[in-house]
Amino acid sequence: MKKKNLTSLSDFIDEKAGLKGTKKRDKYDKEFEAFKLGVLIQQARQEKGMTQEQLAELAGTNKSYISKLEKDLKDIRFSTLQRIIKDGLGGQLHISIKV
Amino acid sequence: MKKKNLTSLSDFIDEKAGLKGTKKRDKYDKEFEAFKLGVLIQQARQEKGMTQEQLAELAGTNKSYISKLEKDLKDIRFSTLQRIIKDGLGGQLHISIKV
DNA sequence: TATGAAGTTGTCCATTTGGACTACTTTTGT
DNA sequence: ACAAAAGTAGTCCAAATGGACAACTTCATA
Repeated sequence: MKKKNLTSLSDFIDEKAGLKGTKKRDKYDKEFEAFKLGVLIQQARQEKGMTQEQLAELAGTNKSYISKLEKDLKDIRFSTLQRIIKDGLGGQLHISIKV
Repeated sequence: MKKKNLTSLSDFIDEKAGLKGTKKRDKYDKEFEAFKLGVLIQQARQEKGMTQEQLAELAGTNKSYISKLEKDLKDIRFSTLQRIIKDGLGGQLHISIKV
């Protein structure tokens, strides 16, 4: 039986994207992670006052890819992310794992 | 002219892998980053006292892939990394960008 | 409100990832 | 030293990434 009174964000997401473990929900979660990554890149780019085209040039790609990365992207290779941050933004990518 | 008395790690890497900007060196740098990632995963796995096979099972892959990830890997997708850490290790991947 | 800059969207396709499987080597425990 | 467990290495290939380009929309500023 369906809950009617949603009380939390996770309830809302369960409602909209399906429950955890389903294929639909996995896809949703994955895309949400990629989306957050895109936002990070966009913020860093804007802080540096660069256009997508300038960033693309330095990172060895093109502005359409940067646009997709910032708002559309499903997934990205580690090396591509690394290259955009290092060569493109002149920054550093920090990765850590918490267990 | 070639330096003979190497004083730093970066000199050593220049010597062994070629100078920055060359294609050979870029490949080296890329693989080194992936290698560091592999070490992170391996450490986390060992801390949890898991075998490659157990980790693989939970992460929805197989032990040969985990082995390659830990010692061999050239590149990895963000979603794959995420899945191995979250589903496999029950941990969290933290990403940040310093500019 | 017109013009150019910035950003978005779509398609094409060569290259790469990674899951599945098998066989082999190394390590561990008795 | 033997057997089992753990890890490494290789191949196959469906599916995904991402570079290139063109066409389109939105935004800024004069």
